[in-house]
Amino acid sequence: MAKRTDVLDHTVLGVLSDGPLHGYELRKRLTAILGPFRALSFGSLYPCLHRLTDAGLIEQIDMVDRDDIAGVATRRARIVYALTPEGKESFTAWVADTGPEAWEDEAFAARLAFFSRTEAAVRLRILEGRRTRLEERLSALQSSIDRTNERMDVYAERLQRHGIEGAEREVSWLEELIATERGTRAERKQARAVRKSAKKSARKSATKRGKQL
Amino acid sequence: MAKRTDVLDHTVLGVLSDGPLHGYELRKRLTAILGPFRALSFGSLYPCLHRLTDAGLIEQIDMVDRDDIAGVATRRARIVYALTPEGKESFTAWVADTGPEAWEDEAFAARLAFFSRTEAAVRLRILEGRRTRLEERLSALQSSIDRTNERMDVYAERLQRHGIEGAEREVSWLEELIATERGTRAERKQARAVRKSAKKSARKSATKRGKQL
DNA sequence: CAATGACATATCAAGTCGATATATAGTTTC
DNA sequence: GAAACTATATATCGACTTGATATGTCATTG
Repeated sequence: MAKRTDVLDHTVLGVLSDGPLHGYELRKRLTAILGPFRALSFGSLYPCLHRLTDAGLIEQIDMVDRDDIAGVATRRARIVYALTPEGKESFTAWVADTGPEAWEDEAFAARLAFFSRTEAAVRLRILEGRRTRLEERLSALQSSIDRTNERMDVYAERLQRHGIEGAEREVSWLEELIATERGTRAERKQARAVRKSAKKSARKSATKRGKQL
Repeated sequence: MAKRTDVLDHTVLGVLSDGPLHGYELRKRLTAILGPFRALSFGSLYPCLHRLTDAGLIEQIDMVDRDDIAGVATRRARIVYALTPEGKESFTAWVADTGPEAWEDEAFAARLAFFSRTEAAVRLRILEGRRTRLEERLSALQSSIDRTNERMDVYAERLQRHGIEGAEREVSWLEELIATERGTRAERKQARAVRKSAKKSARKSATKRGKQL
């Protein structure tokens, strides 16, 4: 199945699960979330809102004395949307899904945006699936170079090498994330054990925040 | 002006300037060139070929005893396209254009593919324009972080930092390219001078080919 | 108070993708 | 040797996206 609009639709549901919002404000948050992976125009957003409304996953809510929703002054009459129970359910199910579709660029970025409210086991599965996907891509890149290594243009070669290095960087970033994730779990387990046996729980390392440049 | 199809159109013209080709083979080369930046489907390519034909920039050529064009065995009847003089001219003009539109992702990647046949001065202008564009993007990313630095989600923060590091890497890659470009020019000039004054020309460094992993 | 500009919803033409249809030539398999 | 399969090749369709544009509201400012 997996419709083309799945990622956008569920990202909208996810953002709305923090509370009702109107389209304009919604777009700001969506751009921040999906930004580097996808531009989001109003021509995509408004049809998406209508689509979700038709599907019964969101609904327009009355604006009677609720002018504090987006936190900014009310300009023109805004249409505020809220999740329905069905929408809530649909989002929850999507977040819990760790199938191959969740490793793709957009879907992965979207899920990452909701990671804080995602179960630890699910996080780990998604992270590892993503790594697998990237490794596949990397070896595809590598073998495509091997196949065409005869007289290669200097600039094209530079570009290809640059692309491969980017993919490698992507993988090692993911590995850091995975290590942190495992570390956190290990620390928790250890902390629990320590708490059980004694009083002092030594939480080392924590978040490193390696600020470079 | 700058239509949406400009990059695709001129890339097609550029590939065809190496000799006549049919659609299927054309797509392979286009995918190799634009690959990382854009997927190219037949649903885009064939309309593009019709568009260029209508504009008089390419034309279908007869296949009378020309079965060696794509280098592979002839399967089904293929439609082979060749540049017209107008097409040649259009491509030449596009390559020489170093305006702001040439710094964008797709346009830059496409131009890079034809860099070997691009004048050195034009190459340098494009490279430097591209660096400017990336630096703009980088500072936009940076300031967007500064604006929203209040209570930021851990994962979102990691993703943002990753994005910034990617942009930084992009810039330094470009700077390497620019340095090489300048180095080549300097070396040439030096070599010319040496040739004039004496016999021996010392060409150091050349292409390093740093093969990592 | 008119102009300007930020906010906000909406639509459209042009173009893109992924799937699918159609066709043909070579390759394998029985 | 013919049926089945695979690779090549052109083409089109529906669903979707983008960038431009239209339209309207409200607040500020000269």
